[in-house]
Amino acid sequence: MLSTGKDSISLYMQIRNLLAARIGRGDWSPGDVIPSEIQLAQELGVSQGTVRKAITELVEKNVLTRKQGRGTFVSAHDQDRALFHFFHISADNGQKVLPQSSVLRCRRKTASRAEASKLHLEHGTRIISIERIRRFADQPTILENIVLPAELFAGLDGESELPNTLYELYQRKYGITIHSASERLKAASATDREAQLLNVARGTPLLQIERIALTLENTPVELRISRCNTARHYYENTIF
Amino acid sequence: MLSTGKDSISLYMQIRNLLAARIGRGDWSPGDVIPSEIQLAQELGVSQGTVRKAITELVEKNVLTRKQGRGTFVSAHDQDRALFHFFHISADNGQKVLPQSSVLRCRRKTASRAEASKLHLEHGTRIISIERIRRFADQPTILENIVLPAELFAGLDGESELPNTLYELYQRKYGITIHSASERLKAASATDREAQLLNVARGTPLLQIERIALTLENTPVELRISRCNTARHYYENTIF
DNA sequence: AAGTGGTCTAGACCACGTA
DNA sequence: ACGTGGTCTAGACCACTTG
Repeated sequence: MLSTGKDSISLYMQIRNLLAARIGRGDWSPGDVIPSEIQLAQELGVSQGTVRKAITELVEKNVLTRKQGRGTFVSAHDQDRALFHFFHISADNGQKVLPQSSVLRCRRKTASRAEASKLHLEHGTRIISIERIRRFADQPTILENIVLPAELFAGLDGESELPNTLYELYQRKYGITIHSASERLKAASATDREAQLLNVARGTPLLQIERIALTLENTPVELRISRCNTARHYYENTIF
Repeated sequence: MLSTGKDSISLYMQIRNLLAARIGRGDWSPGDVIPSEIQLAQELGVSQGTVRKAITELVEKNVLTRKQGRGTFVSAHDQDRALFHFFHISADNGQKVLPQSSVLRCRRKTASRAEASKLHLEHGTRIISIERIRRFADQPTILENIVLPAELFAGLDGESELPNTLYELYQRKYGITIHSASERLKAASATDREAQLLNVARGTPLLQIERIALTLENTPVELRISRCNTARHYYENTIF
C-alpha cells in the first residue's frame, strides 16, 4: 500500500493523500470522527508522529479539525466558507448572515470610461448593469451597482430572476470562477435617491465599497460598487 | 530563561517568541543565516524537534525561510511587510506612502468597559491612551486613538517622542510582536473637534477603522480607532 | 567529507473531555 | 479511569549544498 522506494514521496504525504482520498470518497463524512492517531499509525504501520504530520497538513487546509481530548473530525464548514469568503459585512453583534436581495434595474449599456478601464475593456464595449438593494431582516442596508462585460455574460440580463449569491451563478451558467477580489473603501454621503431607498436622512454617511472581482487568471470580470448604511453593521477585515 | 512551570506556555512557543524577538531586535538581519537547528537546541537545552517546531511556525508566518542543505534564513521581505502590512490607506492615484504623525495627547487612565472588554482586561485596569494626527504631504487626514495596557507598556507614556511606526517600538522596547489584527470599518460623521483638526466641514463623512492588534499567541494588546478623511484616499483590501 | 534541513521512530508525559 | 490530541526527547537515516 505505502511505497518506500527511493524516488517515492515521503511517507506522511502518502498518508495525507490517503486520508484526503477517503474523505473525498465519503468513507468519512463532514462531522464524523476519524480514527485516532494511534489507531491509524497501527493500521498503516507507521509511528504516531508520521500520522500526526499528515493530519496537521489537512488541518491547515481546513479539511480536518482537531479537538483535544475528543478526536479529529472531518470539517463541516467548507461550504459556508465559500458563501462568506467575499462577503465582509457583519451585524454589530458579530453575527454574519447573507442579506436578501431585490433587483431594482438590470439593463445593457455602453461602458463608461471608468468602467471600461477598471474591467480592462475597450472603450465602447457593451456591459450589463445591475442595481439591487439588499436587506437584513427587512431593513434595506446596501445598494449595489454591478457591472459585467455583456460578452462574457450573454443572456444574463434576460434572466427572469437573479439569485442572491451571484458568484454561484457566474460559475454554474457561465463557467466563470471568481477567485480573488480587490476592494477600495471610502466614506461618502447618501444622495437623495440613496437616502430614500435606504430609509435614512440625506447626507447620512455611507460606507462605499468598490470591488473588482478577478478570475483564476487575474482577469477582472465584475465591477461592483456597494454603498452601505453602517448604523448597525460593519465591514470586517482580518490581517495576518 | 525558558520557563517550565505548570501554567507557562509550551517550550516551542517560548522559543518561537525568543527567535522572533531576536529578529525584531536586529540580532539577525534579513538575509542572514540563523544558527542551525542543532546549535539552537544545544544553546537552549532542548531537543532538535522542539527547535524545529518553533522554526516551522516562523516559516509559515514568512519570518524565516528554510533552504535544505544550506540553513535557515531571515526573510528579506520582512521590513517592507512590517511597514505596510498593517497600513491599508492609499492615495487615490494608487500610491502608498506612510503619513507623518504628531502626538496630540498621551496619558494614563482607567480602561472603559468597552476598552477593557476588547483588550481582554479586568475592569478598572490602567491603560495608556494616545491620540495622534497623521498627515499626508502636510494635509491632516487621519485621527488615531490608541489604547494600550499600561502594564505591558510600562514607561511608554513617558517617552519624549514616539516614532511614526509604533509596532517597531513595541517590538524593540517591549518585546511585543504584533502579528495579526482584526479591523471593523464603518462610515461616520466628523464631530466638531474632528472637523477642526482635519480641516473639513462638520459632518463630513469619515471612514472609521477600529483595529484590535494581536500577538503571536492571539492576545489582544492594542486597540486603535482611526477616523480618516477619504476625500483623496481609500482603504484597500485584497481578498484571495 | 562535513554540515544543513527533512523525515521517521519509539517511547514518555501532559492537558483535556467523557463516562 | 480512560482515551484523545499536544508536547517533548534522543537518536537514526536521508537529501541536499558547500568546501
